[in-house]
Amino acid sequence: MNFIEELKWRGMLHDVMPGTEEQLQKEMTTAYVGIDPTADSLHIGHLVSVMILKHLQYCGHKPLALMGGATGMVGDPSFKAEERKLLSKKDINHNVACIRKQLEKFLDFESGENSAEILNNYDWIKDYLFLDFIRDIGKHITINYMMAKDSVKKRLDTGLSFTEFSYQLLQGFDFLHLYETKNCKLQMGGSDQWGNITTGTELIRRKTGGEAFALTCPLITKADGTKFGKTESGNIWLDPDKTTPYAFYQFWLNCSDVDAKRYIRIFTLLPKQEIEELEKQHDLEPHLRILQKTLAKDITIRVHSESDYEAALQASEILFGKGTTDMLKSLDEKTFLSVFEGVPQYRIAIGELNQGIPILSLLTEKSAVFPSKNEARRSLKESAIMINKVKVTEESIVSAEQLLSNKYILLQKGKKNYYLVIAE
RNA sequence: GGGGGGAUACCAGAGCGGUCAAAUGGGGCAGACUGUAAAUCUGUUGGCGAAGCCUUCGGAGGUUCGAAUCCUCCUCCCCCCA
Repeated sequence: MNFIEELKWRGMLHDVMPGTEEQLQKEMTTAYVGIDPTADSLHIGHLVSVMILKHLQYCGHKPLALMGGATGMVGDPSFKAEERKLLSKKDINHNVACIRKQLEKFLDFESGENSAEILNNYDWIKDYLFLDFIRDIGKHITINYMMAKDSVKKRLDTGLSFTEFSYQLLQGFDFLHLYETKNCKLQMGGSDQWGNITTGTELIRRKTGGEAFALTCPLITKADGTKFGKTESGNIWLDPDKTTPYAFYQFWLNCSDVDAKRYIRIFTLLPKQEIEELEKQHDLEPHLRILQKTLAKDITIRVHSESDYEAALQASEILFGKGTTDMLKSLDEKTFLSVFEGVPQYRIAIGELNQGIPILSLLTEKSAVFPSKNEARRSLKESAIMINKVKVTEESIVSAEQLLSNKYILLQKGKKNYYLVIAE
């Protein structure tokens, strides 16, 4: 399988340095992407890089994931409006350890010659002397060259510190180091990384006379122009503690048609023919959302698990299908809890419930569904509030009779917001 | 150093003595439609309440029956000239 061709039809190829394809055809090639450990979990934005590595490995080459334990301490200025705040060593180490675990799920570390590897640039940068750096590395690259980069130019008006300015050189040094120690000849990344990557290939050429290559993929966008990978509630993380498998599944399911066609190519490993077939079906019956469902299923299973997917699917059917009180009642406690895992929970005393709690009080004082009674009143008037899937009015009193499994009350605000009240 | 303009609710931005809890737009939330989409339309968007009351217009004072609006001082932002 041809790696470049594979990326091309998947819409994952933005720019590639001349000679890269020849290099890949010539021999098994080691290539890497860098991942900045800015948080203790990957989010779906990172998934693109991971998928590139995965395809690379599929095509018989050797993928390296480089954790930016050192570069993460500096901060990449590329196309960012403002200087980033620096992370502490301790945070970064923690983040690196967490992300490492996640990466291990995606790549094959036991495939012999082309086994994946995870490296941390802190390991070779931490003891490298500044003096050596400016003599051995800095000597080969001119300021003029560095300043000509778009990523730097854009920041000259607003200012960027020497720290951030140095970033590309540090990243270039990584590439050089991997070239020399791992025979790594290709660096890949998002299109915003082109400048940083080419500093690396340039450094390799000038310092060793060797040849290295660059390949970038387009930044993932959304058809409506908003930022990919974010919802109102923030990033979509791979860590199930940060983003529940249910929310994760829902994110993909809710993609627009245009986006789904692109995402299914990027984020699944389905072959071209199968994807085209799915698209055909989708266009015939768009309301069935075959693309979104396939996409969401595939990614959820790979990132989480088959059973997480089943649970998310079941939850979705109950929450968005024609869920009724009877359906809720029919669930056993374990299933019920798994459906509403990750939904905000509030605990109240069973005694209070026996006396009956006015709905207004339940929504504000007993829980944090609304910050004020006025807001709660408003929503009640708009009949946006449901208890156990039944609409309620401002006068409603909630009592123990409404408990599901003798323990739970399901509050709902609008179509999508659920809250669980637990009586104990 | 000199001169000028400004700070209003989540954001932008009107208001320039009472009728201002504060126009309008964006955003948010909800409803209708739909495919849990997009677009569109509708309602709503300080707090407590039945009426009504309470706290808000950078901060602190003052004038007035009454201040987002006038005066004084303070803090911060922007522009022009040197």
